[in-house]
Amino acid sequence: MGVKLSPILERQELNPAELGGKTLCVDAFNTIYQMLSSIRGADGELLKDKKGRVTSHLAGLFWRNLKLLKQDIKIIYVFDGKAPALKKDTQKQRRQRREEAYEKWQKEKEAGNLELAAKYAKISTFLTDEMIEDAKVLLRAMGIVCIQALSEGEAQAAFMAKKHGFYCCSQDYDAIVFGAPVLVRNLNANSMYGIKVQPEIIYQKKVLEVLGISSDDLINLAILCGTDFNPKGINGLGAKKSLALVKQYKSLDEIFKNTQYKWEFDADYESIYDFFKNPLVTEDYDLSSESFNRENIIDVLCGSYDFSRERIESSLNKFEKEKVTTLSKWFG
DNA sequence: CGATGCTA
DNA sequence: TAGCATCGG
Repeated sequence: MGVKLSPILERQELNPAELGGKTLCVDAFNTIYQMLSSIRGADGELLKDKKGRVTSHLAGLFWRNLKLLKQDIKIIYVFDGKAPALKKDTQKQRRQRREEAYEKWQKEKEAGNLELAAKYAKISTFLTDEMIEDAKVLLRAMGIVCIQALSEGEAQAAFMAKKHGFYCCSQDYDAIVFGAPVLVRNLNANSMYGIKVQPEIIYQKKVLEVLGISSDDLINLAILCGTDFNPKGINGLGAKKSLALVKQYKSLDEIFKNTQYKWEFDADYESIYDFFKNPLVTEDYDLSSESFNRENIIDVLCGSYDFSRERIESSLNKFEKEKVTTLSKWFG
């Protein structure tokens, strides 16, 4: 969500060191998808083990989480459950886009046009059950909690964030609309191609204050600008006009009755509003973690997925040497 | 993406 | 050794 919404959301620059001691609720699908999209060879091919299982996301998760754990950040990955029926259209469109991109990728690869091939390869990214299960095995070996959402992971993450004071972490803005108090974005400040992407932190309270709206208005605003359930938003409406409308009218119903703007999606807007207002979440989750297990991690990555023992062990050694512990921060 | 290697 | 290139699995 959020191309249109993005420019009006108040945010602050974040120094990741400020997250020490905090717990991050990470949207697992969002993270894994991005890793699968970007961790690829020159021709766009994913990293794979000898058995042909995809390992790109395992590489990404290992080094990303090691970096966060080193800074004494606690991490919880929240996995999507069953996609809501409201999302069916969006999913169908995304699948079609992926399949088209896959064909173009293969075609450009055969033609020897690697750069274009890699571009289409990224777009063709999809997650399989096996990738998800393999990710959980690694995360658990790293002592990271994995939570299974009933429906949208963002909704579950926002619920837990409210309840326990966790921060949500995702590139999408959904968590803020679901009511997460704090959203962290661009935590991975990569400086690829010279463009430094600054980590940022978004406080829901601050967003509402600056825009002068309620959390219910924010749901309406998001729907007008476009969500996963109505991807392109409303024709003719950008962030500014949408904001004016949610301030002038109290419901989407009134907006569509009193203005020329048209609702052009299969899913109806009341259902989308309800989904954000009262999302399907579970209170039956277990936050206890297994401990970070060096031998277990090496077993999983090197024993099972053919990662280089040398690289993994050297990273683990560096991690153990550099880890910021709560104790040393208090006394050292 | 993030680590590692290479170059000036 | 900083900055770019390219491995990695």
